[in-house]
Amino acid sequence: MSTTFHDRVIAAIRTVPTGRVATYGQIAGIAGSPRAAIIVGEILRRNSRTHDLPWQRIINRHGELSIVNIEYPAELQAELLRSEGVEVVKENGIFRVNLAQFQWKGA
DNA sequence: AAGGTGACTAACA
DNA sequence: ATGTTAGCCACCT
Repeated sequence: MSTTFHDRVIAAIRTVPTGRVATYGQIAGIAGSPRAAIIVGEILRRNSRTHDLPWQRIINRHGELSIVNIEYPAELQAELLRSEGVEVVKENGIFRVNLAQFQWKGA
């Protein structure tokens, strides 16, 4: 089967359970390329609207919501995460999640 | 077709 | 701690 990096990223994202978050690098690693974190962001930016992805669970390594997309603002992402039970705090205009507590530990 | 860019990260000065 | 450099792969001009 033709498993492209793109497909593996999509699959990896769907693996993240509700109420947990994962970092871009983490998803990239599961997909097979630990250094391709930025590609995960690219794929999400392009597919969160067309596919039915839990894009809100993917944040950066500092536990911050790095969304810049006007259609999917960090504010909305924060709301979605809170509705699944993830605590999100806002500091200096930056939304943050306590990774030590909410980051998903795959395997 | 080719080069620039990006919801990123790690390593190094 | 902040700034720079390199690496990753797909999408857009």
